[in-house]
Amino acid sequence: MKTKILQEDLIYEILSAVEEIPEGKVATYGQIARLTGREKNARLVGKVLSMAQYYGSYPCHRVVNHAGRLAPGWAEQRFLLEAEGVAVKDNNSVDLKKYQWNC
DNA sequence: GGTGTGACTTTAT
DNA sequence: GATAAAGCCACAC
Repeated sequence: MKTKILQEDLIYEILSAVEEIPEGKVATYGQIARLTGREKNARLVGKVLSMAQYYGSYPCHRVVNHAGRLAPGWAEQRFLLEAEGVAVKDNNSVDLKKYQWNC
């Protein structure tokens, strides 16, 4: 992490937390938000995370919502998760019980 | 500098 | 189990 493309520390922390998610695991937005220091920032994480790709290449595909559902309108996320060994259901959701990141 | 907005979460019905 | 509503906060425009 040397290239400081981000001007906002919040985004930087969010992306850092996302990068800590091990392969084959997923984390919820709320969890990321909690790691960043704000439990209520879950919505921010989602929005900011979407832009995260614009800021740089981050494994935002490992982040899902509390129901384990993937981002709507983002079919590629499913493919990326499956590539890491995460079983994605037909309804674009994952088993949080098995794949949720143990923080 | 104010407004709209969202890839969420939780609680309540 | 599903649906509804409220809360929440920083980013983009």
